[in-house]
Amino acid sequence: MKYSEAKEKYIQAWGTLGSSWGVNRTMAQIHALLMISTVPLSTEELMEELKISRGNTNMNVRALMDWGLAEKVLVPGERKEYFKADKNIMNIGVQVAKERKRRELDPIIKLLNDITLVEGDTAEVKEFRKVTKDLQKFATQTESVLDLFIKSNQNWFFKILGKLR
Amino acid sequence: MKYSEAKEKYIQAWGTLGSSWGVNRTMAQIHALLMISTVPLSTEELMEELKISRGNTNMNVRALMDWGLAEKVLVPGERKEYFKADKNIMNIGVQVAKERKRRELDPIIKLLNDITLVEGDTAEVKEFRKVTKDLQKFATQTESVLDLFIKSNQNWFFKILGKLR
DNA sequence: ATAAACTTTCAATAATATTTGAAAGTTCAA
DNA sequence: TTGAACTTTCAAATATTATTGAAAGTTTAT
Repeated sequence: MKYSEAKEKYIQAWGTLGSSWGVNRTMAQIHALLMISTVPLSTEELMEELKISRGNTNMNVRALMDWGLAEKVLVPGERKEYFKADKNIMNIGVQVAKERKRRELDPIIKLLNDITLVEGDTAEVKEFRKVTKDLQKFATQTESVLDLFIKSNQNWFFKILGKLR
Repeated sequence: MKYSEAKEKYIQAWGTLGSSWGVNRTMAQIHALLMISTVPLSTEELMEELKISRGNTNMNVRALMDWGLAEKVLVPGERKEYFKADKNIMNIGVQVAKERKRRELDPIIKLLNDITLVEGDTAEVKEFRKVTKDLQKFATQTESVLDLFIKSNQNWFFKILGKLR
C-alpha cells in the first residue's frame, strides 16, 4: 500500500470513529494528523491538509487542547503557533477516559443518586427504584474501573487484565 | 422527589447519554422507558408516552431489537405487538460492548492491520508505521478486555477488578 | 503609536441526522 | 376473498450540528 493511500484511510477512519464516540469528525481528523506528524503543525498546515477553514481549525484545535490531547508549541523566532499531539497511546486513552468520565459518567451518577430516592410504594415506583439502583451500582462500578485505568500508569492495567484471560 | 419528576429526568438523561455514545436519543429513551416499565409496552403506548410518531417508534424499536436490547412479546389473543427490555444491567452492558466491538473496533483493527504494512523508509513513513502499530496494539488489547468482559458472566469481571483496587 | 502577523469570534450557511405521517404492506379472522 | 387491525416504509419536513469566512481582536517589532 502507498503511504498517501494509507494516510488517507487512516485519517478518514479516525474521523468516523470519532463521530461514533461523541467527538466531532474534524477534531478527530486533526488529532489523527498531529499523531502521525514528525513535526508540530501550524494552523495553515492543518487547513491545507484537511481542506478546512481557519475558523474550524482554530475551534477544533482548541477543543483538542481542552481534552488534553494536543498542545501548543512555540517555535523560537516565530510568531505562528504550532501544535503537537501526545503520541503515547496509553496517555491518550487515559486522557479520553478521564474527560468522558467527567463529562458523562459523573453527571449520570449524580442524577441517579437523586432519583433513586424517589418515594412511593406503588409497583411502578418500586420497579423504578429497583432499576435505577441497579444502574447506579453499575455506573459506580464502571467509575471504579475507569479510576483504576486512569491512575494506573503505563501498561499496568492491560498487563493485569492480560493475566486474567 | 415525585415519581413523575424522577421519571422525566431519568428518560431525559438516558437520551442525552445515548447521544454522546452514538445511539440516537429516541432509541435510548424508548429503552429507558422499557427498562422501568412493569409490563411490556405497545407501539401506541410508546408513542403516547414519548410524544413521537408511529414511524419513529417503529424504527427505533427495531433498532433496539437489532442491538439485542429489546424483544417482542406476543400477548395471547392480541394482534398487537408488545415490547420489553432485558432489565439485567450486566446483560445490557455485555450486549452493548458486543455490538460496539463488532461495529467499531473490529473494522478499525482490520484497517490498522492493512495500513501498518505501508512500505517506505522516509522519516514520515517510519513515524506512520510506528504510530499505527501502537494503535493496533492498543486496539487489540482493548479487544481482549472487551472479550473478557463479554464472556464473563454476571459480576465476575467487576469482582475481579474490584480486588485490584 | 502604528502596522503587520497572527488568532479568535460568530452570524450566516451548509451538511447531517432525525422525525413525521400518509401510503403501502402484511396478517388473520370471518 | 375481504376488510379490519396492525406494521413497515420512505420522501419530505424539521431539527441539530458543523463549517465557513470575514470582521474584530490580540500581540509584537519597530
